This record gives sequence, C-alpha cells and structure tokens, in this order.
Amino acid sequence: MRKRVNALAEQLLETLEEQGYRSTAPRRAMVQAIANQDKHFTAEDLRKQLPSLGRATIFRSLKLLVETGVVCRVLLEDGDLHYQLSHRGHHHHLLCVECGSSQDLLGCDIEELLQHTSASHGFELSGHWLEVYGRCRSCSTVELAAV
Amino acid sequence: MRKRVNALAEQLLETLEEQGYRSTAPRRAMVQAIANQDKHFTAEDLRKQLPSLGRATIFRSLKLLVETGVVCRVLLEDGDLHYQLSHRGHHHHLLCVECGSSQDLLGCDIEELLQHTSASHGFELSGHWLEVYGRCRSCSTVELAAV
DNA sequence: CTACAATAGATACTTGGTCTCATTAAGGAC
DNA sequence: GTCCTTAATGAGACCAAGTATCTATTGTAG
Repeated sequence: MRKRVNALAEQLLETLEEQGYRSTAPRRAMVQAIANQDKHFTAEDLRKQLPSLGRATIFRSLKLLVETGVVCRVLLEDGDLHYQLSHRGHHHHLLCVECGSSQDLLGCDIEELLQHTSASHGFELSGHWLEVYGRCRSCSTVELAAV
Repeated sequence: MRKRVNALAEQLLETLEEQGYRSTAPRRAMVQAIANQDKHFTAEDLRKQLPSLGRATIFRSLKLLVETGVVCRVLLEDGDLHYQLSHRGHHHHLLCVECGSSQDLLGCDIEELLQHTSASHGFELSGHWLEVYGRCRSCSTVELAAV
C-alpha cells in the first residue's frame, strides 16, 4: 500500500518519476519530510526525522533530489552547506541570520553586471554563486520592539 | 633561532602579532607555506606540506588566520570550501574553473543592487557571499587555440 | 506473475573539522 | 639571562558529512 503524501510532496515525487526514477517508500518518506521542513536543513536533520531509513539512502536521495532540481543547496554565512526545497532554475536566497528562514530571489539581475566585470578582468564568465544574508521582516520588527 | 620567512610571510605574521597573537614556529611555518601557494588550497594541502605540524594546529591556525583576515575562504562551484591568501576587507573572487587560479574583485558594486532588492522583500541586508566562476584569460586562449 | 534492474540497508572508509588534556615554549618582568 | 604566566602545541578521541561496496529487497514492464 502506498503511503499517502501531501500535495507538494506528490508533486516532487512526480518530478522524480518523470525523470525515470522509481517511486519507492524511502523516497516518498524523504520528499514528504522535505516538504514539511520550514527552513533549510541538513542531511542529519532528515536522518533524525526518518530514523528508519538507512544513512546511505538519505545521502543518495538527497543527491538525487539536488540533481533533479527538487532541492538546492544553500551556503550559510559560516560556510556550512544546508539544503532546502528549490525553485527550479537559477535563483538566489535571502537568508535570515536570525530565524533561518529564507526567501527566493527569482530574478537574477546581477548577471549583466558580472558579465561586464568579468570581461574587464579577461574572464569568460560561466556561473556564479550568491547568497544574501540579513534579517527578515518579522525578525527586524521584533528587534525594534525590544529596543 | 628564528627560522627565516620571506617578506610576504613576514608581513602576515606581523598582522597576527599586532592582534596579540604569538609568533611561534608552527605559525611561521604556516604563513610561509600559505605565502607560497599559487592558488586556493585546503587544510589537507597544508598538512601534506607541513608534516611536522599537528593536525589540530593546522586547523587552529587556519581558523585564526581567517579570523584575522589574512586568509579567506573560497567556495568552489561544487560546494567545496578552500582557502587562499586574502586581500583584507570585503572582496569577491573570479575563480577559473579550468586552472583554479583566482583574481580578486576589490570593488563590490553589487551592494547597492542587493540593498534595493532586499528592501523590497522586507529584508534588512547584513551581508552577502558571492563567488564568480569562469575561465581566465590564458585558459580561454588555450581553448580557442585547440579548436 | 515473474524477472530483472533499480534501489535499499549495513557497514567500512574518507575527509574536514572540533575537543580535551597534558606538555612545551613565548615573551614580559626583573 | 632566568623565571613565570599564559598561550600555544601535539596526540588522539571524537563528530558530521559524504562515498564505496556488497548483499538483500522491491518496483514495474512485460
């Protein structure tokens, strides 16, 4: 019997199936867990929430999900690499350093700027990685209230 | 007897001393090794070059050097974190995906753009991390020649 | 229903990094 | 120069993230 997964999770699973991957119980559990996260997470977080899955499976599925674009990696300010549900395609994150929430920046308007800068250094641009850190609206509001 | 270190290394050491850190033999060996690197490196690279130093010392000194701004971390395209000699202050890197060389971008002209974007998402900007990937002049020249 | 490839789980290993603790050595005071 | 305090080192245990290998299981096309 197929375990029920919610709508978002179902959609993520379909992405996998479309790309020829099987819908297995561990993968359903993974995408469901990922759909439930409210902020970026580590492989270890998932492992704690899914103790019945093998460690290797967690890492394998996570890798698969990154490759298929379901999940993306986020670089924290201290250099730690976490994961989170991804908007497909190129995008960046506004990460709240206070609560860990993140918003996606879909338009990437720095590309042109970088193109220009790179060229002036003799570089042929191929890509970039940008993370933006700050305080989200609710965290900055709280801080103002506390002062 | 103080082991000789070259001019650049001497300068890096002074930065440490200015900040109240002792000039020890292992640190002299570290900064000398770092001054000799021709591109970004890992802790493991240093360890191989300095087999007489304890592993913990390598990591501790590296951390110290990052904190004092002598060394900075660079994020490779695949998410690996490496280290390299730093220009002090805020800057970004143009990393050649071919040969691993890097050039620094001293002016950071995206700040204003980000400020604007963040604000429109209700974010109070506090920082950002940007790495730029591409091919350096000599690598793209070689490729052209080969075609 | 079955067969076969894909997947999973267990487990060993690797790499990057931290923690603890006993020992050593900088460098300021005299 | 010697002494003293404190910072720093080295050894080694430990941890988290991730990969590799191998056998057992399971999805799914036919």
